[in-house]
Amino acid sequence: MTTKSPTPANDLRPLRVDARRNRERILVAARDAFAEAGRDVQMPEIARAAGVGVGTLYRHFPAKDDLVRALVRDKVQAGIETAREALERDDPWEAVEWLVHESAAKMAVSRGLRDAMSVIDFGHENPWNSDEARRCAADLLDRAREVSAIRPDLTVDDWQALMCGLSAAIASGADPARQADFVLAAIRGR
Amino acid sequence: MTTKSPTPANDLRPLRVDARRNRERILVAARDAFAEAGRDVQMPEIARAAGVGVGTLYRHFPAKDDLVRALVRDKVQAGIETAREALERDDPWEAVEWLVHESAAKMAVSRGLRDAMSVIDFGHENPWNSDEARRCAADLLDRAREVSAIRPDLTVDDWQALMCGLSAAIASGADPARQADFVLAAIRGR
DNA sequence: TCGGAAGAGGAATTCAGATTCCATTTAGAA
DNA sequence: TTCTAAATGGAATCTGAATTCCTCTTCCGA
Repeated sequence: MTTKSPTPANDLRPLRVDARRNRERILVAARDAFAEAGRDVQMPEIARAAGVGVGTLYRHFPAKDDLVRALVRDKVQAGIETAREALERDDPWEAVEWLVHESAAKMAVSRGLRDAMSVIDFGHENPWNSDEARRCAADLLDRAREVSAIRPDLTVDDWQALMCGLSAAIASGADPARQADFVLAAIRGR
Repeated sequence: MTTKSPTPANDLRPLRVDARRNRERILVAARDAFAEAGRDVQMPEIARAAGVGVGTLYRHFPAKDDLVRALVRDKVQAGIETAREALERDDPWEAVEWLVHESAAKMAVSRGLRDAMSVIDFGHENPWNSDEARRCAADLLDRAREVSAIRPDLTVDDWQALMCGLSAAIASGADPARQADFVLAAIRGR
């Protein structure tokens, strides 16, 4: 019995062009702001950076948390893509090496990413726990394990915890490449 | 010309007994509260737990930050003592092993300690950077290095970053002992 | 080119904490 | 015991963000 009504409850109509444009601007501004200052940038600040009023910001993201979530989703997606890129390498260990270093470099550059890695602040909704992300990590580890490049007992959970630790170490000011090497030494097989 | 005056500017007179008692209670209550919930316990909450009014809490610690700092100081002190305890062992590598595992176990149990390890939130005043703490770590590492138990190039800064990472990994829910082993594998010599 | 629904803006409000203030109580010196 | 500076408690205030609300503007289908 769902007939055309003035304001359908389940409205999927595409955004008006100005709305789409603003949404995009907000996301970009927010990404940059979070990269620099992490979770505690203020909403009015983000709105200003996006050249938009707070009202508009809140129209697109009803609460700060929604915005944060959207950004984290992007970070996770980017992480998955980086992992896929790593998987293109022939040598399984090289793939791992490259991914760890690449990730460390990205963490060094974005406080937002580091925050996104601190699972703590998400209650127990680890955003990196999507099937997709875990499968990617599993592929990488399986391949490396097969050639004994890594400890035989290394799990995806281990991997995630190590990445989380890596981001904290980098946040504390340590050299990213060096910390990446420590992680690699920790998981190296043999 | 400093004669006895009713209210000397630089008053070092000992606290009244009730004041000393309350200060102690506050510290204990705060330690427990922080252990459980980290930085974001509320002042009135701490006061209640200590069986004291907020006013009293603020008399002893003029700002929340002062209280946090006092607690962190204690954590650092405790950390130093644990390191000293480790140094009592004859075998340099065993000392390192023990310290890493012991630290991990403590981190697992106190959110307050984990927070204290996240140097991020202290601007750039790393509370673990006291001469005393660094010297302790240096002793431990030097001894281990002498017998080639650890990488020859491992620095105190590396050590601190690794500990910081360890705390984050544990905060993310990983098994403390297992993460400790990763750290040990990362720094192991040969 | 018009009408009205969707979107924008930003001052005003809300809210959750930290912090202050002061009337009252207490330790401890004389 | 007496007296007063020190200490206490907790309601009231202040603060700094998030979020709402309402008026004005803009898109876009007819």
